[in-house]
Amino acid sequence: MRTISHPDRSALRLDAVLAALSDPVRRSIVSRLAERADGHSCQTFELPVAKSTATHHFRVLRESGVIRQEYHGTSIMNSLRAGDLDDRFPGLLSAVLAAQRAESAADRRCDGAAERATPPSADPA
Amino acid sequence: MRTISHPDRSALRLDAVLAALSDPVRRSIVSRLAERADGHSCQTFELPVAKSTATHHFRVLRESGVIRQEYHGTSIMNSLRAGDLDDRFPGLLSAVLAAQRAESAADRRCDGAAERATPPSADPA
DNA sequence: ACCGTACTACGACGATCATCGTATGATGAG
DNA sequence: CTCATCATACGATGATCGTCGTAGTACGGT
Repeated sequence: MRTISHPDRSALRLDAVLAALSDPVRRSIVSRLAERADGHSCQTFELPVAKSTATHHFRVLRESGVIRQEYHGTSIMNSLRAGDLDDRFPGLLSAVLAAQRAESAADRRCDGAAERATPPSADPA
Repeated sequence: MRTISHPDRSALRLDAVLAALSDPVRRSIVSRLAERADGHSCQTFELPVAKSTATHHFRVLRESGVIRQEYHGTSIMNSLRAGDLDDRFPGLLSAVLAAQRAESAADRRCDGAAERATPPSADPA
């Protein structure tokens, strides 16, 4: 059985957590992990990067203590360490998740508005 | 009169804000700015980096929308854009600030405990 | 035993970042 | 006007990061 090492709850570093959450790909992973609490294999995330890059991002998230990874056969169950994070940094994770949702929504509105506002022949390039 | 450009409140990007806050030097600036609401010149921060590096950090904070900078004679008044940030990303700034305080406190406790636990002749080197 | 699947390890690459020293611009004081 | 002060601009440098492809490991199914 393969086991993976995780930082202890008390070893979580704000530096590492913020750095982990500052990447959009990783934030997208975290967002999707927050939507449904049960674990997900790395496969179920359709990320816009190569497989090895995805592995890298999952590792950064795990080593910073944001997610937990456990083997289930050949695949890995990923889950958010929401409790541990909220214990050490209360409100931080939920604030980031909320901000992420807010920004996505705003961007979608903005894109739509921009499209509607674009003159018929306009090509910004 | 020199003026400095700031991103509009609606132009704040979560990516940029989190990246700005993921650096310890910048987080230390933000923390001290949050303690006392009135503006401070860059000088009053005794940062462990060279002057040009400090300028760089202030710029990152300004361009990401975390702080506001305004000239007052030759010096610059720095202030936190707490309102704008809280409008776009509610609770994010305060969560980061609280986390920063919590971690600093925990680290101080930890260091003290480590020192007390160090054997009399121990020299880690 | 064999093969396919799920993920990792490793090395490489270009990009970005934090850092610095020095030179420069702007402002207020003498 | 001249000078000191505050901050910036401009390279330069070493470190880290995100990305990738390829090769490898572990596990389950046939």
